[in-house]
Amino acid sequence: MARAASTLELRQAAKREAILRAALELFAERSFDGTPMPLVAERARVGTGTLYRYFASKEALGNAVYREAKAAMRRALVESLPPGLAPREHFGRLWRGLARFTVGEPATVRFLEMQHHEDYLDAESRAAGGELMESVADFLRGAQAAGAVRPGPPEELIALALGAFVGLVKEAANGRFALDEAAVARAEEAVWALLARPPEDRP
Amino acid sequence: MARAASTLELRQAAKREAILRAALELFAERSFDGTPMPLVAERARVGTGTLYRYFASKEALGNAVYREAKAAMRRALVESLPPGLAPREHFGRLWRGLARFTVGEPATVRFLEMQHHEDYLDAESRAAGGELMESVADFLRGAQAAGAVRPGPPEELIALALGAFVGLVKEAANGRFALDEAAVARAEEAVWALLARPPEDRP
Amino acid sequence: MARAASTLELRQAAKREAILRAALELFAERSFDGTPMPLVAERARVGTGTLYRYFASKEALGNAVYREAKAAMRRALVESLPPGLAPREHFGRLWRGLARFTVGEPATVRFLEMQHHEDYLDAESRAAGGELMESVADFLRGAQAAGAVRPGPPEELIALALGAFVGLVKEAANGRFALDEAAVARAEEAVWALLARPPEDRP
Amino acid sequence: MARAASTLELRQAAKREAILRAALELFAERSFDGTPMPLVAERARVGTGTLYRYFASKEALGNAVYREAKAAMRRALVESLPPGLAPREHFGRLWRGLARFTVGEPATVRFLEMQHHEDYLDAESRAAGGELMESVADFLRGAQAAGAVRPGPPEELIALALGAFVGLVKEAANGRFALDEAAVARAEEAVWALLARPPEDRP
DNA sequence: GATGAATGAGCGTTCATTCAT
DNA sequence: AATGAATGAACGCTCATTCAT
Repeated sequence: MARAASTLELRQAAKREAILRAALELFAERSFDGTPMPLVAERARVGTGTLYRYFASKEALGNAVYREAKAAMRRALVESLPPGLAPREHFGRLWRGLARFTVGEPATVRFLEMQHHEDYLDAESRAAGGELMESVADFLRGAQAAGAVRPGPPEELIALALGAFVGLVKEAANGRFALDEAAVARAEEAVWALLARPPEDRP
Repeated sequence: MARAASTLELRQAAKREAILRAALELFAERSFDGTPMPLVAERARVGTGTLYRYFASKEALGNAVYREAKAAMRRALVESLPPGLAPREHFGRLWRGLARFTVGEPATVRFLEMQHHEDYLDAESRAAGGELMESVADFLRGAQAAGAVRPGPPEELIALALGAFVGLVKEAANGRFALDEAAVARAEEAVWALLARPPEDRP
Repeated sequence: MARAASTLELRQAAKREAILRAALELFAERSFDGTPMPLVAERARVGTGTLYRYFASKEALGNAVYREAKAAMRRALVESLPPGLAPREHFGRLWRGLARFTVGEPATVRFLEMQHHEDYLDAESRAAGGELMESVADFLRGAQAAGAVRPGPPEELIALALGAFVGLVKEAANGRFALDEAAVARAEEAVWALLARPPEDRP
Repeated sequence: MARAASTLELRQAAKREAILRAALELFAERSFDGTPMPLVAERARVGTGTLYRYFASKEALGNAVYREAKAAMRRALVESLPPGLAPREHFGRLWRGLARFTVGEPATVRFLEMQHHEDYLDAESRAAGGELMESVADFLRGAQAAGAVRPGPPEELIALALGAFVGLVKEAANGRFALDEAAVARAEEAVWALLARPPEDRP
């Protein structure tokens, strides 16, 4: 049985969270390269040296932020998914879960969308999020077998659909249009059309 | 009658090109912030000081790279577009033009996809490429009027479709799958379904 | 009641002093423009980066050095001045105070004599030392009213007398002659003759 | 017998003069360290490389400017001096010659007043102007023998008197007062009092 | 002889990281 | 365990000097 966490351990966990949160926000706002460690410390309300008690280096902090972000996104999507849904509804839950997550955690989404994670990500981080990808791919394979989704490598379909979502969010952030519920719903329809097996192919 | 370019002018133009090329590649590989000017100089095979004879600052170089990239992309897409095409074929040309350009100029596409351009772009650069966006929006409006494309703000549709393309390219670059002609063709079909007016809405 | 200064605060104050001292000496030896910041750091026995923890920029350091120098000179002159002195003795105290200060702090005097302070001084620094000038001008006005000093704008007389002092110090520094007590005394007599109301004008 | 100067030699002499003039003005305005060679070239209307055909280095140019400036000042003072003048009038000619030269050639005077010539002057330049100093010292010795000038090392008196002049010019340049003819005349009286043998010492 | 494009050493400054307190 | 003062390598950029034209 797990030993109860001591007060100290709790305080340390909270401090670790504060650092991760500060880093996530700043990396999302100003990029990884553009964020000095002392600024992370200030936002997290800890001393600069303290950062290095929790993370071995800026790179290690970047990796931890990345993995946390991936995990948070996975949780958000998985939670919205009761088992046994029809493909269209399964997709709808994923899409709306993504939208809800984006509204609630814009920094996380913005951070994950960013390029140049490769510069500092290690192999383990790169693998992170793979299981979400895999579970979505499984869903797609099932839906393809059921004739609900167009044929082709599921990875390609995921890339297209997720890319469409990211494009929507990015342009909305640029102020080109508002990301309100109606827009999210319109986009859901459109992206489902991208995924769905074309009617003319159906028997 | 235009004076013939002197040897010096030719060499200077070539040097300017070499610098822009080197900067584009490095910015695409390592991001703007992550690329030291001396590295640009080395890749362009010029002295560090020489960079500053052609571009007033790193920021100015970044803006020039961005504008060149936008212009190159516009040229690639516009060239593939004879007038008077049917919507499906018009879209097909754009999509395949984009794919061809991506294969031929991966650094340019990767660079343009990147975030955090805002940190160094000036107003003129920000406006660059707007006309391409506008002409695609015009195409979509026409196609919507003709009943070929689903209703809704064209900017949202562009964001979704272009996002899908970017997602495809990005994941292909991550090695998840190959971006061969078949994949491009499959994706073209899928994204056209995203854009097209759903059959069930048609009279 | 003032809190006692901690060890750290004392060390920091000492470090700040060391930087100001090193900068003063180097600026006096080689001019502001001619002194690289790493050289200041080396002379002050701190790392280059440490300079920027105490002064925001080279310009800020230059201003601080200037203001300290002006203040030190003012202190040296004011201290030598009990109130109620006769004009001749008042001048003598100023002159000998200046001489003593020059011998004790040659770098400070040499630095203040330098040109091209304007290039980096801010408005506040420019104003520094004005009160010393003003108090000497007041003394001269009083002495003129008492018939002890020749008529004319006090600023001109100050410029001449202080210029004479500076000329003396500069040529002595060039090795043309020694600035011993006898020379200072001879010069005091001569410069008083410059200031004093000519005997033939006296009733 | 000297060969007549060829057209080329004349053009070169003119170019040399233009460079020296440009350098003098810029060094006076912005200091030696603060003046880039390309700026000298631009002001002299020659190519940057051309500077190095006339002067081996920036340092060599600085030395040449300095020597020219010293020589110009010597010429201005010597020309105002017919032989056989009484001490008071001899001094008056020197003083007014200095004032006239300052008005006509402010850049030269400002340049010569500047500190930190030592950083680049060679031995020969340092010696330049010594003969003027020597001739003034001779005048003073004669005037001392005649009982017109106060006793003491002539070098000290020169340092005081010249320093007073420089102080006057410097403060006038700072805008503290105008350097008009009346001010110059007042200062002449005052500085003569500095030099003159005090009346009470006279038999 | 004259040029100015090219160079790289060296500038002022920042920031990831260390370590004495 | 926590801190933040201290550091120096590395940044963007300048400029004295060279050399192909």
